Amino acid sequence: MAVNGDKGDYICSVEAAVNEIGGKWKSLVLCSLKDGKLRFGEINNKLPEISQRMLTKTLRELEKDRIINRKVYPEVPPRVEYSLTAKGESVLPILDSLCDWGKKYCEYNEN
Amino acid sequence: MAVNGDKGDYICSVEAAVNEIGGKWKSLVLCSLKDGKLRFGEINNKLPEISQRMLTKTLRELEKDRIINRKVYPEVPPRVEYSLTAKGESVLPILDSLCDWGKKYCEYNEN
DNA sequence: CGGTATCCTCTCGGATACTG
DNA sequence: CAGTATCCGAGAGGATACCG
Repeated sequence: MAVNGDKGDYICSVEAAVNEIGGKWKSLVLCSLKDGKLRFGEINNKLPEISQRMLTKTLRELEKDRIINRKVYPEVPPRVEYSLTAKGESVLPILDSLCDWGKKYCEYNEN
Repeated sequence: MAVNGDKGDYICSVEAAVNEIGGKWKSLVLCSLKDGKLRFGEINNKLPEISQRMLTKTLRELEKDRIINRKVYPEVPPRVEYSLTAKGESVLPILDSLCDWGKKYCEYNEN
């Protein structure tokens, strides 16, 4: 989509990956699910800065791309659990690399 | 910044990394520089879809975070060369992983 | 509890024109 | 050549209220 020619495939694949797991919240939501399934509210607790609206939207997009599973339990009050699919598990090494890189090269302490 | 407690460092580091190399264009610009220094126009040729405005902005941000170097030659017409710093080189393995992941899991061919 | 719906603001990002 | 400047629309994303 972005470019043709010799190095095009490389760039296109990176672009495709960024489309699916890039953006402000997707990687963080995936991080929060790395240790197992979580309920909507539990994800929100791990990511207090995300709004309900954006969390819903992010989860829907990840679900659409089959990176996470959404399981609804027909109970009252309702219970919904999110978990990584195999595809989702496969991004964890990339998130680990990002974490290591961030720790080593970024200053993100209070300014 | 995002969260406190046990897993907070992990998420914060990922967040910091995404802030520096995330977004629509940064990873693609870094990809284009992976084989060595390029001029402004050469990067634009490799990424025909990026506008001059966004390329300039992206390059400035990467420069600010010391991920790329900007070298200006005092010539007419002007010549400016961009290259990866050591920090920038250190993200290439992550981009490789992203590329592999995208190739394996994403469909980005013409829909 | 796990969402929608609505409103609002702000940034992203494209298009175009201009410049040293 | 390598940008700036300006304008504009679309979407990101927050705040709040409401719902089954």
